[in-house]
Parts: sequence; structure tokens; C-alpha cells
Amino acid sequence: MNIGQAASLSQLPPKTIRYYEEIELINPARAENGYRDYSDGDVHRLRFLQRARGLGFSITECRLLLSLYEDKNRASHDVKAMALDKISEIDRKINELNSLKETLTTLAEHCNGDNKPDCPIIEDLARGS
Amino acid sequence: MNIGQAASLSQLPPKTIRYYEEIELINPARAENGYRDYSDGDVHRLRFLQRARGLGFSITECRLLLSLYEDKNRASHDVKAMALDKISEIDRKINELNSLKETLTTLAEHCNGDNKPDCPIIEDLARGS
DNA sequence: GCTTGAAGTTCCAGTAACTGGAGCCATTTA
DNA sequence: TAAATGGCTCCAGTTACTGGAACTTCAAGC
Repeated sequence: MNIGQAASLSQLPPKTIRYYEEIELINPARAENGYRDYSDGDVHRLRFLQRARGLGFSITECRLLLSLYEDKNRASHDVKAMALDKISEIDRKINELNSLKETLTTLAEHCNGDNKPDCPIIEDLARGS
Repeated sequence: MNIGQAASLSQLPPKTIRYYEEIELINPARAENGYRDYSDGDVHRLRFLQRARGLGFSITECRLLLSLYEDKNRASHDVKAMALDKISEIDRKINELNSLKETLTTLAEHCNGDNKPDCPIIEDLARGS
């Protein structure tokens, strides 16, 4: 498929997809006319990148995450260690999102009236985790 | 307190903190000697920024989130609408992190032996959400 | 009191990860 | 066949930092 379809399936702009090719995160085939030709696998990869980037993982971390699945040469216990490491990072992020959500929920509940109360909720948010 | 202490409390490098001042995300006091002087409130703000940035929110979004708490002039229903909007975004991120975590957990469990199996888990990951 | 090293300051240049635009070619649609 | 649409490359600009030079300030030891 062309880059446009890959873009709408992966939720990434074409510009970004071309950039990911430039930095060798993907390597799509080329059609006879010179157009990039994306496979379903390519789109899955792009979709993964879109999500992981949106969750605050750097390109380097994305490369690592991708390699966890794809690098057949790495020793199994290394894969496991890295996976476990990433899992605890993910747990941390989930906790932080939950505390942020809780704060926003409280805010939304308390701001029903016409006047915004002077809620110092940010203090709790910034303190906790 | 000086920038070094603010840095270690907020988990942000001093460079980044100075940059946040430059783009007017914080406005610390100055001591007589010209050193920046951070209050507890400043540190909370920095800590919040550190977390929100790490969760994939852009600087613009961080500004919005901060303004939700601090802008006394905005109408209450606007605050509520924005808060609810951010809450659904947070829910989406949490779901994505959970699916990513599940995938990595499966990977870690399946990669106990000496040889890494050829798991096509990435397919599920990239497809789902 | 002096020195020396760590930590602060500004300023400027460089990097990561895109993003927009010009100018050109290919394909689809009217 | 003409025009709109979508692809291509290349280059410049933006966002969000990050590193380094050159200088000042402070705290600790002699």
C-alpha cells in the first residue's frame, strides 16, 4: 500500500513515516514507480511506534522494544531482563497516569459551579506518585 | 533553594530547568548573588512537568494542564471540559501501556529457555489497543 | 586570608525528532 | 487532456532540550 494509507492506518503523518525510514526504523519496499510500498507488517511496526512514542518512549527505547521481539541473536536472559526492566518502567508510568487522572477527576467534579474554586490539588499531584 | 537541589528533587537536569524558565513555565525568585532561588511550589511545578513530559504530554499540553489548576479567570465549564478531555486521553494512554505491558510480560515468560522462540507477539501489539 | 573545586551564571552552538514548503513526477478523476 | 490529488526529494525551520566555553560565587581546607 502507499504511504497515505499506511499513514491513516498507523495514525502517523507521512512526513514522520519518511523520517522513520531515514533513521532506519522501517524499510518499506518500493514499487516500480518509485512509491514506497508498505506491507501489513510495516504498518504494525508503525502503529507500534506511534503508540510507544505517544507514551513517552524515546526513539532509542522504541528501537530496544522492537529489538526485544525481533533480535534472534540476543541471548534469552538478556531479552527477559530488558523486558522486565521495561515492565517496571511501564508500571511507573501507569501509576503516574492514574494519579494524574485522579487529580483531574477531582478537579472536574469540584468545578461544576460557576466559579472555579481555588483548589491546591496541584500540590498533591506534584508531591505524590 | 538553589537549582541543584531543585534538580535533584524534581528529577530534571538543571539545563532543562533553566530552559523551562526561558519558555516561561516557571519563574523562580533570584537571590542577591544572582542565583535562582526555588520555592517548594516551584519544585512541585517542576516535578509535575517532569512527570507529564515523561508521559508523552507536549509542553503545550503541560501548559494547559497547569492552567487547569491555576487559571482563575477561565470559566468553570471550560475547565471541566478540558479536564474531561484530558482524562479520556489519559485513559487511552493507560490502556496502551497495559497492552504493552501484557505483551512484554508474555515475552518475558516465554523467553525463559536458552533459545529465544520466534514469537510474533508484535503483531498482536501493533494491531490491538 | 587564600586557594581550589564544586556549583552557579550567561550565551551560543548542536542534537533529536519531527514539520513545512518548494519543486517535480505519477495517478486518478472529470 | 486537463486538473486535482498524492507521491517523491531536498532543504530549511521548530520544539525541546543538551553540551560546552567562559566567567562568577560560595564552602571547605590549609
